[in-house]
Amino acid sequence: MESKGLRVTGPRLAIVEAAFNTTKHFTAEELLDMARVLDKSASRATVYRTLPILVESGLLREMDFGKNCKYYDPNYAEHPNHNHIICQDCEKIFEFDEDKIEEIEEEVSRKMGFKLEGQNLQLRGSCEKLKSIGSCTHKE
Amino acid sequence: MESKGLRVTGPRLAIVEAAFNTTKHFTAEELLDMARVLDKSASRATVYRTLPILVESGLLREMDFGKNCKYYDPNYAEHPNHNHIICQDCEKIFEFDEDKIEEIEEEVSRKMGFKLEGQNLQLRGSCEKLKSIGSCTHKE
DNA sequence: ATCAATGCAAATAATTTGCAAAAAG
DNA sequence: CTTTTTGCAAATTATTTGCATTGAT
Repeated sequence: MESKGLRVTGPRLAIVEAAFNTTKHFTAEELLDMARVLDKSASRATVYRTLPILVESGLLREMDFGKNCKYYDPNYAEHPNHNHIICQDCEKIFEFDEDKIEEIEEEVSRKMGFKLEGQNLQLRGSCEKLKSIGSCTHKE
Repeated sequence: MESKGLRVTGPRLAIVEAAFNTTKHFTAEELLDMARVLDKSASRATVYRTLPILVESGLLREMDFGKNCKYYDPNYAEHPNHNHIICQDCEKIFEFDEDKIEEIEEEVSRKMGFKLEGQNLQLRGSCEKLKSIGSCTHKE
């Protein structure tokens, strides 16, 4: 995996393992904390230097949720076309797959003279349960 | 429009007019330059203070295109549900409307216990013309 | 031994904020 | 006149980078 001319080092291993020990989205800072549990010496700089490697190799997806920092999604390799819906009541983010959307995306792209290479769909919703029973059951 | 307790000032007028003189997406810095054509005295701080007002009133949409700074889309009021496709060859961004996608989004949201409040779809495509005739006709 | 990878701290870039001065109502 | 808004410059936040040192091969 790292055998593309890249050396296997302690900090790198810790960062990669930390990234895939979770199924949740995380920030660079959160990844640093998780990696440091595995290797005390891992530094912020190495996290920031390792993240683009994982993104470019398709193992991690860089996500923008309108916050001031970037998030990383480790579920991309297993579900390459999953999308996100964000609860505007509890801020929790859920993933879903929907083939019909992809078909339409393909069709639209073709009509506009493109071959579809990637997609990113984010929905924002208000919680129906919050409205009916007074509490957002999505909230953990 | 600004009559929600907000004072109509020279810099504000310049910034708002600059924002809607264009149909292109722009950054805060670009808006500053455009606004300064109309009012020399407009400052960066006022641009950054005015942008959230326009976003919250639904006149402008804040967009993330994976760059380090935010972009603003002035076409949102006319086409509230438009989506974007980005040419990965020339980086140009195109807008499109597609009702079928919205229907599916509504359906997915409902199934997951949400009322759809907003959506953001970005496609990335490679240019077919570039492949067939050797130049990307999308490029201006 | 060699050269890539590291940690640190300083640099950068976008955005935000404190504050005294200016302008709107 | 009172209160909001302003421009400026300093502060903040996430991220990147230079460099001497460490560690993998």
